Amino acid sequence: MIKKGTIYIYNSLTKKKELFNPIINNYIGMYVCGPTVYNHLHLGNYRTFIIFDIVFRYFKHLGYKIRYVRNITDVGHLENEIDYEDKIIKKSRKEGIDPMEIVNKYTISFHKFLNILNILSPNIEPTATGHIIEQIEFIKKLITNNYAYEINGSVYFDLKKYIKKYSYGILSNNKINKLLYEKENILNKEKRYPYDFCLWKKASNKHIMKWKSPWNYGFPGWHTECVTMSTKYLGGVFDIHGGGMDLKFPHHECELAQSNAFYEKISNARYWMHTNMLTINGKKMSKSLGNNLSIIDIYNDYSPNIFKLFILQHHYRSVIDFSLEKLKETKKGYIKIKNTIELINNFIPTNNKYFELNFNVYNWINKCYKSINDDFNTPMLISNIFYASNFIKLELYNINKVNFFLLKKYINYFIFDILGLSKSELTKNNLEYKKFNILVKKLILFRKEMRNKKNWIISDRLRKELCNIGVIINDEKFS
RNA sequence: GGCACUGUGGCCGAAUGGAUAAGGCAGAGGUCUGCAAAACCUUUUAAAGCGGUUCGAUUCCGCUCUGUGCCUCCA
Repeated sequence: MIKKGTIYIYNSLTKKKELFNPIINNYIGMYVCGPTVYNHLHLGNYRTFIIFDIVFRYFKHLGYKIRYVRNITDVGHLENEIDYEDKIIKKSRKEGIDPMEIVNKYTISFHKFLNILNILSPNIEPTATGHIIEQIEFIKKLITNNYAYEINGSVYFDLKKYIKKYSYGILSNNKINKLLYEKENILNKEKRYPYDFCLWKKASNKHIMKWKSPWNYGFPGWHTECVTMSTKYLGGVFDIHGGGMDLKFPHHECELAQSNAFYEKISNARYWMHTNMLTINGKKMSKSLGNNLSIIDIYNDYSPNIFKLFILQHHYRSVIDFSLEKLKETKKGYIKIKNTIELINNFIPTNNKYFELNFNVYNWINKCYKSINDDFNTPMLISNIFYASNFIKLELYNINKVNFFLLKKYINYFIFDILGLSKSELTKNNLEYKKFNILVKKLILFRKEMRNKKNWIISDRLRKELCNIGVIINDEKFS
């Protein structure tokens, strides 16, 4: 019998793996912090979106109705707290185009690579600039509830007031009085308390991206955007809130604080999930350090499936140190999986008899579900796939029809539906590829003729040329 | 300085209070072979250090050492 089992999720809020139960039976609301679109995303950024794609896919596979909201930050993400320069405006000045052109350009780039990576679209992808009114209303309520104050046209969150009733820092375990604050002296003097964070910032005359508000012409703060949009589409309390580990503090703490202050009760997500960082040479991949690689940088040698497999061979809560060497190793494993899938999907079973095999299909399926149920343990699931792969190569002929179709169905579920590898990349059935294939086949046929005539010079030359365009010929035995 | 996390074979990486510690890559031997490669078969190697709890710890606890992330901004 197939047992899909129950899901356990590591909850950053409680620091424990917990049995996952949605608030409303069979319905799930999930919010994931999306990118600030002021540049091309790098491999580390995509790691997070690959992981939450798996979460999304898995819930869908299990038959849940899930609403997945992933925002796009197109305003309000400040470069630093000193001169209040918006990342997008800075980039627009650098490229000499309008801020909204920047936003458009990098949003298109983001979507293009998500598509290349075979990442499903979320159900709602709200933008910050599309929700200015909601953010203003949100801030107004925070002021009414006495958790925010206006000063000189800007609005700040009153953290001192907040910590009288709620605890701040429960996600990160930080205590605000123990934080390092070297820049305290140069911080703006408007705030009542250095740790108060900006909800609405008054724009200077030169500032391009600004909107009318009850306080002044200005723009919303980054932390307010996410909490407004998650609330709007998922409600005050929802199931899962995700994002990169680097957002845990202060971004998510600030979201949580605003939500509690807004509803005047403990609210926002019940389960918080944080994906760990991708490092390169032991240092976090980041735009500011300049050590970032994009999909384009690896695309020629390593397909998106290989990159995904590489990411998923590590647990999402562990740091991954990226290198091309390791990607090369993954590529070899990927070829194994690819061969297995081709073998099983093209195999026609004839065996009706039952043989005693040391591979039980039901046990294997249950083990796969158990792996993914355990806090989305994709390395374990992949390990099980390799295990099945070894069996398939050796004993596919001995398996009876019933078990064969079961195995075929589920290995396809796990590889394509759940792990989200691209089927078309594995099977390559598009028209252009078919044409290319015909040409290659003709060349291979010609080479075979040359081999039959023992013309090793031409046949070896052909093998080399074909290899140069990525067609690897593995000769059969010469007879 | 505070907080969080990490240390498993040659490399990458899981699980686990007790019997053989997944899986991938690499290495070794073999099958096959015009050559090369691939594929396939077989196979070697592991728990930072010290102490504690326990009948028993890689797993739990403490300390030391190591590395990383966060405390401007970052998925």
